Amino acid sequence: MQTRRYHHGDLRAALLTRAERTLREKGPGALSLRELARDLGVSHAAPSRHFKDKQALLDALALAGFERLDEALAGSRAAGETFADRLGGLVRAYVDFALANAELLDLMYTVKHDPAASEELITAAQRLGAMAVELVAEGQRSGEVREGPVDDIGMPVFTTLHGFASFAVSSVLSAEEVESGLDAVIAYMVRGCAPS
Amino acid sequence: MQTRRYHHGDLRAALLTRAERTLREKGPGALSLRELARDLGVSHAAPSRHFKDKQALLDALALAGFERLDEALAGSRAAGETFADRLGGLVRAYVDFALANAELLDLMYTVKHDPAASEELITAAQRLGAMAVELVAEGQRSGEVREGPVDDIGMPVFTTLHGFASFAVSSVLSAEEVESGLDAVIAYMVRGCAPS
DNA sequence: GCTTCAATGTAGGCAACGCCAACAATGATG
DNA sequence: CATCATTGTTGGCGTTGCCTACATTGAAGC
Repeated sequence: MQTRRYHHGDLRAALLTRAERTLREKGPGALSLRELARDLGVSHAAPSRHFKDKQALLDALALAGFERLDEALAGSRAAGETFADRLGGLVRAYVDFALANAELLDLMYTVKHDPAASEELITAAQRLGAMAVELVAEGQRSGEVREGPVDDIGMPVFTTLHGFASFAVSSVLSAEEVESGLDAVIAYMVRGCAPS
Repeated sequence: MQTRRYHHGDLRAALLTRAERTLREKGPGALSLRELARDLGVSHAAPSRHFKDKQALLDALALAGFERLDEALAGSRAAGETFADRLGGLVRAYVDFALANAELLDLMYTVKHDPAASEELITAAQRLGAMAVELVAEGQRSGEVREGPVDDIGMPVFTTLHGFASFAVSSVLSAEEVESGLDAVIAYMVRGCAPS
């Protein structure tokens, strides 16, 4: 039985996967590089070969979160006929991701990242914002959204989207309030976009 | 010279003050109970008389943050003639607080609080939300805001408010984008509230 | 096929931390 | 003035993040 090779194979990916699981199950405070190493059956210093820092691992985790969220939102965007439907789909996808990955979303938007990694993370977040902006631009072309600088509408829309998800994650809104408030938020967003 | 008494006087408050300063200056990761104690010239176990946990101190810090934000928002609410003006004032006050207390705001809405303290914190956050709702209710009475369940309008408004501040804090929006985007966000919020 | 060498994992150690238990000083209450 | 809960101190334990020195591996060049 070859239970353990000297080289793990893909320790970096294994660390990220396991870290996300620990994050989800035991919270961000319980994340320890040494415990991660123990769980994966490697020595306590092995993780340092792949992440120079604990913070570097957190940054990588956050970045992976943005990529997953990006996919989830891109997938949702195709569906829907009207602008309102498509916007609704976007909101639901974002909120679903938030509820399913609360601690991760918290990590993604947290303030304490390395300045170096921060740049990447900010870019990733802005890519999300760009999706909202593009949706708004489509709406403008089809006449369902008022004229004007697209950022002046897209940015507030993205802002509302994120704020709602953030409240859902931090329990400011209960699960029922999230469910029942979704339609109100979407309606409000549509009004904020509508032509006068 | 009576440089040091055995009893500090108000160690609890001193810990909170100093902790907030450290949070602001060196980030949340640098917050250590032992260092706090050293800074205040007190033994490393003294803080435990006032906060059973490191988390308990963080919770208290967050709660104090909500109280300060509450005051700031309440103070801003008087000013302004029209609904749009008053809403604008609220948004600016929230954003100003966010920019001046980025790490603290992050802490306030973070997910990892004690369930016990969480309840208090959630209540505090909802008190903020109630202010937005009340503003909307006033707007309804004066006819500047559309009819309908006040929560269906107030909650989205508060959501946008928080989302914008959150983006400002996490650098998704640069300082310039925040400044230049403020008016667009306010205009969008007003449209979302306006009667049809 | 051997050597070389960068990549990857290991072993040990250090200082700092959070937390705990046992003890000491203080000041309010009787 | 005695009592005693409150508040602070001392010392210690286990864990952590990080560092340095060393070991194993697999791939590249001869």
